[in-house]
Amino acid sequence: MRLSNLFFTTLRDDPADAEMPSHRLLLRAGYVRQLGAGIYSLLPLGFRVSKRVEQVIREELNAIGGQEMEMPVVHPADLWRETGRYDAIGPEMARFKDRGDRDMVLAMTHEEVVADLLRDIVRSYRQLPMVIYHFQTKFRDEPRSRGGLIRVREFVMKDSYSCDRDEAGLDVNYWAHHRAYTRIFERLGLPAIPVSSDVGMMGGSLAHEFMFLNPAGEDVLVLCEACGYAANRQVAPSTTAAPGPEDLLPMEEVHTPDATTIDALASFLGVPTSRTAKAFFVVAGDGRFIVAIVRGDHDVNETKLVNAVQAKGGIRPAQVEEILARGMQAGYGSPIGARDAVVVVDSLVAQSPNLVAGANKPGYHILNTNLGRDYQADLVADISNVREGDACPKCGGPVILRNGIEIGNIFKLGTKYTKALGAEYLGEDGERHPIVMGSYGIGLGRNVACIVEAHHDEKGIVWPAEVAPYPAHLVAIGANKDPRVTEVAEQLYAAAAAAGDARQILFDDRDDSPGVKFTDAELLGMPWLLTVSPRSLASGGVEVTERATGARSVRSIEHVTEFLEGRAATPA
RNA sequence: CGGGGCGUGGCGCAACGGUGGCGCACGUGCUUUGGGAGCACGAGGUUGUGGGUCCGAAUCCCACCGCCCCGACCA
Repeated sequence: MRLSNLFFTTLRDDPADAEMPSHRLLLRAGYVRQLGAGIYSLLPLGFRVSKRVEQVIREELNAIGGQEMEMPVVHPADLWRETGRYDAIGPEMARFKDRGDRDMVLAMTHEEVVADLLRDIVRSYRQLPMVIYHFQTKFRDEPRSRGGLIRVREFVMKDSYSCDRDEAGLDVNYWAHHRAYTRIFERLGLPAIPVSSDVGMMGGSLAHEFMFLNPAGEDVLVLCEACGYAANRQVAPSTTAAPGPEDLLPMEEVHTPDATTIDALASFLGVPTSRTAKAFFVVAGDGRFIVAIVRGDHDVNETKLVNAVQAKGGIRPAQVEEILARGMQAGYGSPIGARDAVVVVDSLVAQSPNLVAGANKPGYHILNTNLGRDYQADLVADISNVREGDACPKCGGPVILRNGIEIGNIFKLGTKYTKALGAEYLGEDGERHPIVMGSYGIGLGRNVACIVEAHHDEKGIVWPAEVAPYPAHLVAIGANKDPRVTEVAEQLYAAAAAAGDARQILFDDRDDSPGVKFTDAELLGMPWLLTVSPRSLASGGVEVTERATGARSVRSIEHVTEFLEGRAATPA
């Protein structure tokens, strides 16, 4: 591709809205353009990268027996009503009516369609197991997009679905995907950490997320450097040791003016925060009022809380009036005297005697409160966040917390969707059984962005060879001084073009100064820069620069041609 | 949805009550070709939209729209 003809432009200045390196560089180098909040076009360069990422995924999924297909973006709402998700999912699903006034949705994912196909096609156990996948656009009307391509509303995702006779079969496919993902991210140049994760809206019994560590990541990971333990904080068990037994002391109300925070309370009373209890008020989507109690030195993990109370439709913070109506007082709250509220007590609180808790009246707390004696719990569960330095649940060593971006996930769905839609097969035993499903996703654009996050320097992008839009970037310098420059450059370009689309290279044939060409070449980030100039010709051929290292050498035209034609791994 | 910020040419910015400029990019010509070249000429804006205040609004006020950041939310 000749740069004089490529649909792109580079920007000298950073776009004001781009903060993450990947966002900044992909915009500046002309790979993507934004159309609206969380909606992007892929320009030819970006599209080529995306296609290369797609090909890596395709190869690895084919290698575990995946069959590629394609499912629609627009679905009849009735299909989603059958699984209950039409009502369960909120405004993030885009809904509209077609001309016949039928309710339609834009696909957020494709479990329903898969299960619908299964009930249509699968009759016998002999047709199982199998894995199908596709690359398809999803639309999720996220409340907030962010970070360039990291979190968008419209995106292409590879999603695969395993279909098995039983749990044992699902287990096999689940781990086959786990291994395939490991290979995919390795080939993409993405250091990925598989972590145990929450099953979220997908439902299911087991899930892993493949995480790319990045400060902009929206998930917090609990990692143990000693033993390799890795989990999303949403599922990492809290391990804080319970204090030793103590005699239960009598409750005593104390005046604690302006002590509306745990820190203020602890310093006012001169006690450690671990001797206090914190009340957290939320309302579940089903209307239940929940008061969650954790120790003052901990925070509530909302995902754990949602799971503990099985809150359909999630939770939202409670309003002050709602808290008062239940006999409690924000800032001085506790379950003591609470009414019409589901009391959820963190396991650690249940084991910590004589805690300071709110008196449910302004300016007062109560010393020596104890679960069971002074208030009752509807539920005792681990609902608190793991903290940096807490004991690893596996080996006991200190854990660290890191932010991560989810670049892939795998879910054991089980029979949730196939049961709802009646996707069954006739088993060897002559009985009907629901098909057992797994679902596995990788977002293409997010992966492209993460590759840039992992592979760039101050000058621009540094594509790993596996995903670079073109293997090399050819620059001709000083053509006016020596006609052989153009001649040789054209010869190299033609040799690459003749070797097929995958070998095609970028050729900067623009009438620009050397500085512009070199700067753009570095910004665009092809693995190899090939410079033809009077100087290079005088020293024997073509100057070859490796983008990643900056290492330069001069190689013969013949040698470089071997690379361009795919007969040598590198031109260096 | 809460908090904050920003909307001025393709990009980055200035002008902050008195007829909208600058840099880069863009077009033409000449010069220039190993690190974002030089000179000359030129094109490009109903200052996000609507209302209001004022003799006069890019500028002040209100509403709306859009975008970004933090939070809420989130396979």
